[in-house]
Amino acid sequence: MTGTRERIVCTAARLMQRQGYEGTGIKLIAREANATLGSVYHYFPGGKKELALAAIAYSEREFGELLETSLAGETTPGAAMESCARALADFLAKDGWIDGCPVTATALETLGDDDMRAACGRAFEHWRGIVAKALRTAGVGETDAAELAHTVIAVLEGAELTAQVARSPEALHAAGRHLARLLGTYV
Amino acid sequence: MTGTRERIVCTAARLMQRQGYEGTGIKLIAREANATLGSVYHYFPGGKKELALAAIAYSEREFGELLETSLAGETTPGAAMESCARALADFLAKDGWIDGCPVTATALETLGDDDMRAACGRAFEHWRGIVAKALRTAGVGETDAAELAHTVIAVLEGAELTAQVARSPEALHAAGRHLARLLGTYV
DNA sequence: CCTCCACTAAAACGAACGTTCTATTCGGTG
DNA sequence: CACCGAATAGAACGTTCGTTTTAGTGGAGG
Repeated sequence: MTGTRERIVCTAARLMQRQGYEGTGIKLIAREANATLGSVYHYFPGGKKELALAAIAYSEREFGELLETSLAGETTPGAAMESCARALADFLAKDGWIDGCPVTATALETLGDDDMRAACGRAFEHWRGIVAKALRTAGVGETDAAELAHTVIAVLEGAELTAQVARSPEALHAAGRHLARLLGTYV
Repeated sequence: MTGTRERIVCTAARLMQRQGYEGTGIKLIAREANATLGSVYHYFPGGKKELALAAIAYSEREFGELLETSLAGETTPGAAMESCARALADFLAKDGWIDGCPVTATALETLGDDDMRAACGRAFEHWRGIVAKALRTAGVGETDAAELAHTVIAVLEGAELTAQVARSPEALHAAGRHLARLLGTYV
């Protein structure tokens, strides 16, 4: 069986992407992860915040890999972003539109906490870096690539959010199509 | 002086856009609004949820007016969205990047509550309707307009979020520029 | 065999939550 | 003046929160 610590982090990420940071209790995380409160505080002496930071880092890696996979599987960044949006739509539909992006869900509640805000910021920055690099290798100039990366991540996050609220993939499909079109005007 | 009820709703919206739904306590809302707990429960017998629904409706109207103003002040929808993004960036910078969109902040925490999710969904739909109508009057076809409206709202929401987290207007400026470019390929 | 340490387990704490309750104030109407 | 409902005020309730504390387990090393 996979380690207890990993199970706790994974469960925390899953719950936080459904109900945010404040809405997710430590006791619930422990119960859902088949761990005890003692185990949680053993692995995360810093308490809820340390666990949340680990969950954010975990999710950062996870979505980063989806981005890389999408980019590796298509010939142009535009097509890659379209397939990425489709993957997100499928993922959301699979579990009834409740499992979204934990970074987004957490970010808005914790803007007052500098550590948390910084961790979420790093996640977004990491993802933008992946997109920007792919755009540069596709021939887009340095400045344009960095700027486009901002919009790519923003529209994916925004579309995921509105798709969740509407319980419909429309927003993500539109986002994918328009990203492909927009990026197409640069390469 | 403006009415107590209105002051409570406005304060609730302001606090919810900073710390979300779960993170904002009813007692804090009362204190910040210079009202008492008794007054809050007098005007909102349904408790926190009824107040939150009123706050969402309030914010829906507020951002809707910003959209209409932007569209009325520019000749093309693309330019309007660019100026709208700029307005959002100025608004965010004004108070230290903490006052974002309460609908976005609330939506992700309350996906499990059908009333709340529906209220947030209505807000997004309302805003999309405004954008779609402007696009149609600018000559964009019915289907394209509806689809573009999805992306316009998604990218504005996403860019506002990432701008808040990064404490920088970059994401919103990029969003405005790219929206203008994207919409420019349709009209 | 004993000890140490990583880990599990659960009880208990104070604080804060949303809510309910009782009292009081106040302006208008009989 | 008496009275009533709207509105204000805040104490108090039960619950849940994050955290701390204490106790117990099981396996590896001297």
